[in-house]
Amino acid sequence: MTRPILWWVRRDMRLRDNDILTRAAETGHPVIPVFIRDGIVDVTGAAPKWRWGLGLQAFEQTLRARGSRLILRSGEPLSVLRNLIATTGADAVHWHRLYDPDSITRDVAVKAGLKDDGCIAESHAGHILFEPWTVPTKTGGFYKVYTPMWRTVQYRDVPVPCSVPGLRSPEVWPESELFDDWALGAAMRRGAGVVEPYTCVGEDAALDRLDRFLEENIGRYQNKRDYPGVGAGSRLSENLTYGEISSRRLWHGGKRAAEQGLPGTETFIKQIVWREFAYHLMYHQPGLASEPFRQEWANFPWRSDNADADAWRRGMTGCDIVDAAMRELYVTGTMHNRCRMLVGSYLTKHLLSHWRIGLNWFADTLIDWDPAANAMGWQWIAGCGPDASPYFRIFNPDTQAEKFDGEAIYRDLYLRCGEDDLGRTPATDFYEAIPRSWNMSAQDARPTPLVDLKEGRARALAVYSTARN
DNA sequence: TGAAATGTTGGGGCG
DNA sequence: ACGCCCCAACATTTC
Repeated sequence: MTRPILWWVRRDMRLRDNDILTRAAETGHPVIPVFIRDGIVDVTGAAPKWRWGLGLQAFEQTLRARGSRLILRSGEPLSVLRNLIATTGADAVHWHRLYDPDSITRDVAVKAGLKDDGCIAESHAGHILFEPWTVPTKTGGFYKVYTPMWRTVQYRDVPVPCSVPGLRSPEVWPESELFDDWALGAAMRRGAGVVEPYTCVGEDAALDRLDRFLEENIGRYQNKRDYPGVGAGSRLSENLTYGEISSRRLWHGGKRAAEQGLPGTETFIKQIVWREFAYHLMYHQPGLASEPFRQEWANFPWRSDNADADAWRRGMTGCDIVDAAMRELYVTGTMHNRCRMLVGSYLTKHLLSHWRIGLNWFADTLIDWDPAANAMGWQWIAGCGPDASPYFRIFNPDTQAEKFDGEAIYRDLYLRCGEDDLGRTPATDFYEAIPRSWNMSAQDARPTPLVDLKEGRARALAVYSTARN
């Protein structure tokens, strides 16, 4: 009997385009998929942790339908894996690489420990398109500006996604903890039931989502994706972050659409490469989520957490599109990409509050939270990041709303419980989702604006000017 | 993947 | 016909 291998499942809850499973099928090894609830899972924000749990449940079903299982264990990964190796007779552990500093630290230690034991421990590419060390600049560094990186990788070959391999089961399954005991959604202060209708969970659902996007929406992606009232986005970030679909599949989906002559495909692929850019930055600059990327911003006098920032979190700034976006976030667990920029600009410029306040709120509330993309995005909008907009590039939210939500469809949807383009209204959800003390029902008067947009802009520029000198 | 201020140009109304 | 002013439209600069 061939000894089984352990597949340490993390952000790769899929069977397709899975190098670990493909290889196991080729070599005939039984596979034991195991998910470990460790410190990194525990400190994950409320919404992403809850969503991770939904993904785990769905993935467990997928595996069972193929005669396999998902073994759940809690604890320190190295001891958990050692224990499983001892009880299953496995002689190898495989996982897909992650690139945030905490995961790297953990994985390096696990690999060293397993190798000390004489066990095979292998990490594999799969979460991103290009390994961060394979895209150097001419001078051997890493790209700090998006466009040159895009030009470098634009025509590179990306492995074609492989289909579902056969899955061999071990003779005996190790014991598993019970998912319900984990309570991964316990920290969701808003009812999980509020956000759940907006989720799209699991590998099959993600593939459907991609197919639908490629068939119906990619043609208008380039022109419509900036309009938050128009559902022209792919919404695949939610699945991508948990690996329910691979970035390779998105890449090739886009390339195929391009071959069919559909417009807008490059814009779509470029978005995938933005994610890639973020991962490379975080790999090469592990402090991306905590320290300003550019040293000269180290002493910028951002305000620490404050009442204005709290109003921002609650969608009570008095600025319509900002509040609409913050409510969208709270109720649906996602936010339109352009609005992420708008609320980020508003928090860091008009409210002069630290970008980490925003970073942390997003990390706690987004179901598509991604450690690298979130960190890069916040540094970008705050002005202290790589390839950043200069600090003085301050969005005027009203102008932006006029430009990208001219009919106020988006603002009406989330502020006044209007209807979206399918005639759905989130009114009921609001009552359930938003604490009454937040005074955010449709009947409540809009709050007085925290700052006059013109004054806020002037104030931000003044602080910037002082800090620079 | 800004916004606002400032500068330039050119057409039309009008004395 | 001409110069002047106004001002929209566009371009450039500055923050």
